[in-house]
Amino acid sequence: MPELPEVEVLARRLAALLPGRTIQKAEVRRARIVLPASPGEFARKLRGATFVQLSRRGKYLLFEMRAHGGNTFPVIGHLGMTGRMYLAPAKKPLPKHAAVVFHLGAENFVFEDTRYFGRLTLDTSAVQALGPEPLSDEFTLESFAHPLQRSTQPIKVKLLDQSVVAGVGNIYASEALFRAGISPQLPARRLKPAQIARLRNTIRETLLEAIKAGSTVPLNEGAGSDRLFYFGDPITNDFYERRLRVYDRAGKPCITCGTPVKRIVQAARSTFYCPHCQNPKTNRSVETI
DNA sequence: AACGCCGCCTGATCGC
DNA sequence: TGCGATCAGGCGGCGT
Repeated sequence: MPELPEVEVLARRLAALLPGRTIQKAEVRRARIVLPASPGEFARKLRGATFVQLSRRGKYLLFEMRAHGGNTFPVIGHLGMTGRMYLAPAKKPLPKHAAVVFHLGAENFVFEDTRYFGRLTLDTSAVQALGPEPLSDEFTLESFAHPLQRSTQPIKVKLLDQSVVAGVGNIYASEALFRAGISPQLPARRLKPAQIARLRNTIRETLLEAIKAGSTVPLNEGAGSDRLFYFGDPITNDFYERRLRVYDRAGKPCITCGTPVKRIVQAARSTFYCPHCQNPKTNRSVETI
């Protein structure tokens, strides 16, 4: 599922392709994707608009658009669980789950989303509610520690709270906790200062490595060459999985100590961890920092 | 007001 | 073989 690194790679790719291009027609094929606007409102607003710039905030894509009249306005994209965005030849038949299509002339910008959890919307409220950007200077020790110290939730669950830190999802939450040697079940407010500092570092490290790895994936060659986002592709899945140390590795040996990786369910989501390396009773790494 | 839980969606997988 | 049940999960909304 797309988290911050996957969205970052997509944003960079789209930033190289879209600025300067003008939407001749906006086609909304799934009304819920553009909520709270109606399909008609959304299509009218986007028709004749030009892409100015692309960026990312948390797991959101930010499209800066310029209307035909000259004023700029934002469009917010979210990939949900299964969203993809890419350019395809206009003559190519649209996929079954094409949710929104921008007709650009010889090419279409396609937002495809099998499960329709994604969004492409004029509403910026979700972005404004996000916490600090983990790879920026605003993700300070204090900004991270503050919400954790007030929370009784398990740290893994708290990491999924986008107001604590923006962009961490189910995969990288498990990965960052493994790297930090912290139990996912530890109540957030029980983390010691050294653990908070360590976790802040491993969140950054995990996300940065994933971006670096993602950017090495050939995005416009090989099978499914029209796709800009390759999650789910067997070739890159192999590539992707080899980066993951605990996620989806239940029963397999921990890469550090060999203990079988455990899978538990927290807040209705899978968590993977090493019961030895992430056990406060057996792991002394925090004390030795 | 932090927190738990539900609904939204489809496709893959599983059990009978 | 076929079909229904279950699972996957980001996030908004709602109730406590």
